Order: sequence, then structure tokens, then C-alpha cells
Amino acid sequence: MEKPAISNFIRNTIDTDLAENKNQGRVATRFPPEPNGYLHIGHAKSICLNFGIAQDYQGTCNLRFDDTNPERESLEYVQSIKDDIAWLGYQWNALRFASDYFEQLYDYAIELIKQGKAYVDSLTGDEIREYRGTLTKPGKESPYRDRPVEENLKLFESMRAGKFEDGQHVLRAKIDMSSPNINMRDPILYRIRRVSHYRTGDRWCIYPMYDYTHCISDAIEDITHSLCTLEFEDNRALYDWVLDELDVPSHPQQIEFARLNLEYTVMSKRILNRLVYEGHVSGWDDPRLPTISGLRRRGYTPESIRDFCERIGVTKKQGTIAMSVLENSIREDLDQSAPRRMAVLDPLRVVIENYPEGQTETVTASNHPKNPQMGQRPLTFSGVIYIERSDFMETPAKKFFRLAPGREVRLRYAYYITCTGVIKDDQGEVIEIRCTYDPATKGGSSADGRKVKGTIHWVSADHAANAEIRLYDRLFRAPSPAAKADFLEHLNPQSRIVLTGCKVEQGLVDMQPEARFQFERQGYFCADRQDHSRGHPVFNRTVTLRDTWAKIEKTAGSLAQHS
RNA sequence: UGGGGUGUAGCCAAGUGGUAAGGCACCGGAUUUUGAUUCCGGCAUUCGCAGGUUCGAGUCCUGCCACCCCAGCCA
Repeated sequence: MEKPAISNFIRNTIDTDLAENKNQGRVATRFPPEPNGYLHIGHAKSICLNFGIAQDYQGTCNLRFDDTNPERESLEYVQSIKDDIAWLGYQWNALRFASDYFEQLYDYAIELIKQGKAYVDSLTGDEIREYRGTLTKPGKESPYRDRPVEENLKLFESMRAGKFEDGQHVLRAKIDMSSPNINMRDPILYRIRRVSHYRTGDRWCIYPMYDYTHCISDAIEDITHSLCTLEFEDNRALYDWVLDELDVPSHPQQIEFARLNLEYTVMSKRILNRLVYEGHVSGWDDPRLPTISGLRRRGYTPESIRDFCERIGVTKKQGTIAMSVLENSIREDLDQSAPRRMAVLDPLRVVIENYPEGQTETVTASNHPKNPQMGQRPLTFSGVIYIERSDFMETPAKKFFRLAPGREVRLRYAYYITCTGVIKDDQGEVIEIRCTYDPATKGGSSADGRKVKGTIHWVSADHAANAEIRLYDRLFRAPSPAAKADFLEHLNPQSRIVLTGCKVEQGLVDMQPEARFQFERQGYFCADRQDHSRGHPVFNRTVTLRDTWAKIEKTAGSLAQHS
């Protein structure tokens, strides 16, 4: 089946531009993060958009770090961002830094001053805010607005030379203090900030603002379509103003789209930072986080994230995507690609009474039921095995068709067994069950055509390895935690459950970190990228399988409550 | 009381004057040695609301309503 072409308003715009031979038929985009945090799934949307368009239109996409505010930026973030983009499967055309353009940016500022389009303002921060007016009241002009060009030039040079204190002066564009668009009320272009920059060190003590830097950087790089999120819509007038006033190489078109919101999680850098630095999660790559590195550690594939970004579309309408869409993307990928294994998360000991004491034998298990090319593996079967505790009910609920006293089920790839007894401890908890097996059902089918309703997974007690398995669930209980002032109160205390003493197939301990599997009837898991080792196997649950039984149970439960 | 945006099903989303794609979710039913997968079927007489133009409107016009963004020397 051929995939239908992606259609969205940005691609439509590009199609029109191409049809009109705008930009000589060239398409150039860029992904412009500020290196002050880790990338998350919302950035992935922008990455897939920008790099995807470049790919599909034989264009280019640059990676440019918008590093104009040295305060919170660092090389660590630059490196993580590069790693994440590469892992997602994209290659940037040119690698650029806004800080590479500081000298050019400065020259352009001089040009603006000479044209009388920019001036040095000496109002204090508070005064500037006052003078700006409000949403409904126009601002008023600074008394320094009409400084002569020569004085502005001298002052701006002195600003660069470090002759003033932080905040003493700023460079402002001279536009319109009564504009209904607040961004046009003489926006600040440069501020004095004696902070050492992770790339330019102490070479500069003045730094250009985003609005001034971004458009010029785009123009320098000959970007044709500058894609950004909706909150910059009002900044577009300023983007265009700067480029119109200056003799720059090109004038890219800014197009805004809605950022991604995902149910039950947060995308805000501010909140993500708090979660990490206050220790509510283990780090930027905590598998519960929507960061790229978190999703990676959780077991998501680059393909699944790209597929997700394609499914959600690109529009100007702000919406919130259901988690199920993300989960569906990874399930679809892993269902095809992940080898099957058996793992018992909550082991219940089963003794098969009629199995010859001390005997073992080999059964053959398929690595993928639909893909024989993935091969088979031998599994050791014996008279003492573990099954999942939830696969046994002493008094079975309605529609439960797994193991219960007197009932027969199939052990996957092995034998039919029938429960003959239950052993409990002093507290009355089931600690072992007794069964008999039917030797005529080896491999899992009976010669007499007798059917069983349930098939359960198992491991041989003496041939299984112990493993730690981490179960992850949504980080928050509230669908839109970011909207809550007390979002920390809505953290899901069950978002991470660590199971030790799980029993898994022996072969699993030798798997490389990040290897992915389906643990049959449980879900998709991956060997933890950081903590997994032969001596201490650790698996993360990426996502559960779809679970119709859980749905039935839930429905039955709520029915019982209502009756 | 200003300006900029957005409204198509429970959640996304296509649709560019010719009679509402697709995905997720949900509900059936078939197949199944994973209660998985797969398959088949169902799921908007209607596009925020009210008028208007037109043979014909989700698409054009007018008015209204709802929601989001903007008053950092952040990006």
C-alpha cells in the first residue's frame, strides 16, 4: 500500500510558492532550538516538520542553535540536542549558531542606527515597561528616542566596549509606541549582560534579542520558509520589519503552526526543569518524561515517533493529542519488529505432579508468530515452573478462562495442564499450585482435538533468570497537568513500579541495552539503556499490549458497583 | 476598551463552490497456541451559531458566540 501524501497548510503554501517559482524553486528550512534544555516530543513535531519538508521537496534543513541568551545555555544541551536529532534519523544540512552571527548582527545594528531606525535608550527597566503602555492603552515615547545618530553610535559602541553597567542602556528599534501590536512599540534589540557565553566566552557583554536575531539569521542562511509556533504570530510584523529595513541576503517567510500538547504529560520547559531538578524523576531521560531521551530509554523507536508526528498533522488549531495515538504508533512498530519472549512478572510456583521427577526437555518457541524469518528458540521445560499470578483464580470470575481449580489451560509451546490443588500460607495467600500435565499435548496441541480456552506463558523454575522489571504509566493523573497551578499534586504515584524477582527466559540476560521485545501477553519491553547488564538484567515496559480482558474486568467491576 | 489567531465526530485531521477522506478511541462479528495481531462491519443528513449570495456552501458575504496568544532587557 502506498502511503497517502501528507497534506497540511504549510505544504500547500510551499506547493503554491513552487508553482509560482518563488525562491527559484528552492526550499530551505531550519530547526532552531535554544540550547537551554532537552528536546521533547513537541520538538519532535517541529523536527519532523522541518526535516520532513526538506526531504520531500529536495530542500535543505539547517540545525541552528538560537543561543542569544547566555544565562541558561550550555554545551551539554547542544550535545544532547544533536544526539536526539541524529537518533530520530535526521541529518542537518549546515550546523549553525546564532552566536556565529554576533559580529554581523552588530554591523546590521549600526546600519539601523545610521538610518535613524534604532536608538540607545537609557530608561530603566521599570520605566521601559511603564512607557510601553498596556494592551489597550498606547505607549509613550522615551525622552531618549530622538538622540542624534552620532550620539547613538557612540553610545552603542561604548555598550559593546563594556563601559556601562548591566541594564544601564538598551538598543531599541524606532517603530511606533502607539502600535496596537505591542511587539512594535520600539522593541529592544540589544541588552547589556555581563554573562559569559558558552561559545563566545567574554568577548561580548551585549547580546542581541530573539526578534532581532532570528529573522537575520534566517536571512543569512537563505531560509525560504521559517516555521515556528503560534505564540510568535504577533512577532511576525517585527520579523518582517527588521528584514525590510536592512539590506539582507533574503527575506524568508515566517509561518506559524500549533505546538503539540499531549494528554497526561507536560511540554513546558519550566515544568520539565522542575521535575528534573527537584528530583520528581530520575533525570532528563527518565522513561516517564516526554523528552526524546526519555522516550528512547522507555523503548520508543525513532520510526514510531516519526510516525506519530505524521499522524497528528500540522495546523494552526491548538489541540491535545490522546496518549493512545502515541501508544498506537509504538505498538504498530514493535508488533512487527520485536521478537517475542516469555517473562513472568509476578511469579506463582506451579508443581506438575505427574511430570517425572528431575526430568527436563526442550520445547520450541517461535520468535514471531507471523514472521518465520525471525526464527525459533529452544526452551527448557520441567516439572516446576512459574506462571503469572494473575493467570490463576481460585474462584474464577465470569468470563475468566485461564487457570482455576479443575480447569485446563495450555502452557504456550509446551503442554496442557490441569489444576488439581492449591497450597496456601498461614495468611491464606496462595503460594503454590499443583497441576497435572497431559503428555500427549506436547507443543501445545492435543491429538484428540480437545480445545482449551486459555493459553498462558511460563518459565521453568530452574532455568529462568531473575530480572528487574520497571513498569511505567502516565506521569500525571490529570489530563492537562500544566493547566494546574499545583501540578505536582497531580503526579501519578504509580507512574513507576519496580518489580524485582521477575522470572525471565535465560537468554534475555545476554541482550544488549536498548534491545526490544514483546513479553508475550504482557507488552513491549526493552533492556534499560543505563542499568541493564548480564549480572543485573533490567527491563522497562514501553507499553502494554491492548488488553480486552482488563476492559471486561473493569466493566464488570463498575457494573457491580452500580448494582 | 486594543491587536493577533482558531472553531469539521469523544481526540486529531483532510477538504481550495459540486453533495463530509483517513487515523486514534469506541461498539459489534470472524480468525487466532498471545483475551495480542489480522480481517470484516458500525460510528458527522452535517462542518461554533444565525442570516445572506448561489441551481448548489464546510468552502463566498454579514453579524454573533466561544476559546487561545501578546504588556521579559526570555525564546
